[in-house]
Amino acid sequence: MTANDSLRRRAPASAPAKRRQAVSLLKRSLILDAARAVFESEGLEGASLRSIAKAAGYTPAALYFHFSSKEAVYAALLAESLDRLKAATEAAAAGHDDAAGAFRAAGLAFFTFYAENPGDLDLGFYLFRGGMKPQGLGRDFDPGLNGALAATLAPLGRAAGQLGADEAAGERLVAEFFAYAVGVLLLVHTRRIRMFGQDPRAMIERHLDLAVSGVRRVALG
Amino acid sequence: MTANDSLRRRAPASAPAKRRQAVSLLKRSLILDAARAVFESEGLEGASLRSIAKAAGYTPAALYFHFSSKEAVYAALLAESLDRLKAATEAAAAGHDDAAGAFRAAGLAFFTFYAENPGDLDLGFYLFRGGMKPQGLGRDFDPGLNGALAATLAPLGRAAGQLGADEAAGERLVAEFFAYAVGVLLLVHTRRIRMFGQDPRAMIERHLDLAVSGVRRVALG
Amino acid sequence: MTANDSLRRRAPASAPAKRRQAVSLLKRSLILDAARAVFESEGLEGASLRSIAKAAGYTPAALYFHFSSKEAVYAALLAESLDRLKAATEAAAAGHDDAAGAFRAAGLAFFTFYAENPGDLDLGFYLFRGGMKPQGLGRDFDPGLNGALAATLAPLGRAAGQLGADEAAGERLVAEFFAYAVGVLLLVHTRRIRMFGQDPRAMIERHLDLAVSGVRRVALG
Amino acid sequence: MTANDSLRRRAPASAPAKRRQAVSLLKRSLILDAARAVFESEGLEGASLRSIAKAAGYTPAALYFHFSSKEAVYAALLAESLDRLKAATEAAAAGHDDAAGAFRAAGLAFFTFYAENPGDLDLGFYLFRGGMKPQGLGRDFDPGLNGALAATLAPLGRAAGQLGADEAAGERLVAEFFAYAVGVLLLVHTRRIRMFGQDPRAMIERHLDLAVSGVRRVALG
DNA sequence: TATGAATGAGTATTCATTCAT
DNA sequence: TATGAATGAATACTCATTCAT
Repeated sequence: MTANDSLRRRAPASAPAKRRQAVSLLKRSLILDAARAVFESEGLEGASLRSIAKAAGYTPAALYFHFSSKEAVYAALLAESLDRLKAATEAAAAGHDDAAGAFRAAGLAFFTFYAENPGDLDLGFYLFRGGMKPQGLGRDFDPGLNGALAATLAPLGRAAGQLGADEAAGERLVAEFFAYAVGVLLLVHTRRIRMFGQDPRAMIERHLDLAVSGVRRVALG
Repeated sequence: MTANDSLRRRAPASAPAKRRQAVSLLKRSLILDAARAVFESEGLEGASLRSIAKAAGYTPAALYFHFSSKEAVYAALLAESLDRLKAATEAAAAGHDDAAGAFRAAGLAFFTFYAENPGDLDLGFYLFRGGMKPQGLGRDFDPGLNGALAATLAPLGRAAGQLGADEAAGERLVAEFFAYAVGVLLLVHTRRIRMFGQDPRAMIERHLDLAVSGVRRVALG
Repeated sequence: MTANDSLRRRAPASAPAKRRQAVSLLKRSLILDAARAVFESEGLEGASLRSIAKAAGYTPAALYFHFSSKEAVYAALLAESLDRLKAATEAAAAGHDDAAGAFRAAGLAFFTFYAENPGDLDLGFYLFRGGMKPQGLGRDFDPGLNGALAATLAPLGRAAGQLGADEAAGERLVAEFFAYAVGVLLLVHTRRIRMFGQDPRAMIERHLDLAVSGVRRVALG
Repeated sequence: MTANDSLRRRAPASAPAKRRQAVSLLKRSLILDAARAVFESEGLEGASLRSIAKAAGYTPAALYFHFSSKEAVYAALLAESLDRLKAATEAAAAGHDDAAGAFRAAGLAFFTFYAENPGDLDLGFYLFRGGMKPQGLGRDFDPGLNGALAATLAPLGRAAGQLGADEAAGERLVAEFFAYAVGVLLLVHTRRIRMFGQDPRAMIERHLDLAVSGVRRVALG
């Protein structure tokens, strides 16, 4: 495990060491960019280590200096994707004073992120299922990914609380939204949405509205 | 393309021809049985043509007399899976006089079918996305599969109509249920449901109840 | 395990089936010839599946129809080598009426076989040690190989018996000869024999003479 | 070739140069210690440059400052192993006043050394055959290793002389012992000794006894 | 002296598919 | 209808070695 799989904070580093680390980090992220591109264009199956390496201008072997395995590349990709998603939902929620607005904005941001970045959706599906077998990367990355996913939805949970939902109700609301959003995104992604003649964004908005008014009804008694 | 991919109706056949066709059909279905077993036990990744062939007691090459490709086997499997699912939702709906009961029962049957047969879920996800790239088998099988999927949900649509929903509202209700059910099933299948501490069946039932009462509220004005 | 790893005797075969089996056997042996050639010229390390396949005029994948793994090729090679060796020692012993002559002739034949076929020696060393770690092929082939090796030395044991050695003494004599012969062959093979300025064949003959006279002394009391 | 493959004696060195050389020597020996450990625990196959480097707390690249190649590491290891072996046989012989005792003790020490340090045996086999192809490291290391090996057996030769053997007989005795010991060790190492139901140490002792009494018989006329 | 990054060649094995028989 | 043999492309990963820094 000589690869940079996790970004290590070490003792205070000398200047050239710092520079080297910065370069290393940059290369890592260039590789991840290439991987994302391959993922987007070739899909899951085509995203082999070889093709990622080639896209990044590397020999396959060279990737192993930056990531300890193919799965590690995927995991890093997903982690970074979830970071961006979290930033998106947080930013959306932060733009609203009222809890209802924040809830709706965060939910919509979640949906929009994946609707506009289908590669990230693919990636998430892949890693969160591990080839559809219920495992997800052999438990090493799993807890971290779960946490990152949860962080992504945190703004929704907070807004639910501000709307008056208790802990349990808040969790349920978030779970409901997540399941629904995932389902709609799947429909969009596979173009099955056509079968039903629905506008996915409207579906999501409607769900969010109902959720907000549901909470209010309960909260007001 | 000598394979029986679709069951061709030809001009009136002689008796021995009929017998031969019947035998052929039987073999096809035996292969599909084997494939289903492999799918259930090995998952998507393990379900190679080789392993299906072995499970069916055939050489890989032999399968090409019955199906034109590996994907064709999958497609046949999915078609048959959707048939069983349709039977399940229809039967569930048929057990209820009232539209609300029928709606709920059909929805629950849909969910239960996939919850209890994760192999079928895998298969559906795989084929309805074609490796997550939006194609689904190169358009050959697609329309048929779409139709079969729709048939699966038809009882829900009919019940919605009986509940007073107009055509558009009915379609929307079905789409909403489908998206939600798919999302919940994905959560269950990937064990992410744990993250949220929810009972998936309760989630589905709650959704169905809300849908029914929503329609009623609108229908009653 | 669809490969012909062991030569199966089945129910009486039809004529074309027989022909096919014969062809298959021939191809197997051609592959083994190629493997032996590679072994001889490239040594242990160079005898990869790829190079064997290339030498045999095959794709690597094609070999898997004839042998289930690289190790299986090696094992077949060794088995066949031991067969030839056994034939050699048996023939040598059969050429002598007297037990002493048979003992010496069989021992010398053993030595000569390996002295003249260093590739077989390599192979034996490789497989009987499994990369020098004490295993030898994961126990699957091991018992069979042990038996084949023992068969190779059987003429020596029989002759020892005729010379008057009891069971235990006979076994010891065979073990001593085998160890010594292996040691001398190793010296020859690695050219270390030069260090000692000895003629290997004379070393072996001397050992055999001493063994015979030793048995006699004991037997005569 | 900047590496310290052989310990070069140069023109009289300055004090700091001496210090540097001492440090270098120490590092070399630390690396060899690590290599020996890897060899013992992982065997030949596992003893890659990478794993040796890791065990020594170095990058693979760093080893090239101390050794010019992987084979050079092996060679150094073997040289040092032979030194230890020589010390063992010399010490054993030194413990006996009588030639017969010295001969037996040295021989037994030789056997015991390898029986108890299978890693050293592995190494010896590997380097003395160069992948079983008759070369042994491309002649660079060879003469030195031959000498070191001979030194290892020198106590036996001296004792043979004291027993009355002439030069030629002494050499023959040593060669015979060496071959036999190597053979027995190979049997032990590969666990083939089981096939013959013999105790290896007893085999060696018997051989030594016979050798001693053989010399005496001849010497006494 | 040491590192991190990189290479190029190599490993055994699997895959869906084709084709002569 | 079925087989056995074959292909060519692919898979992730390891190796000893080199080189700029």
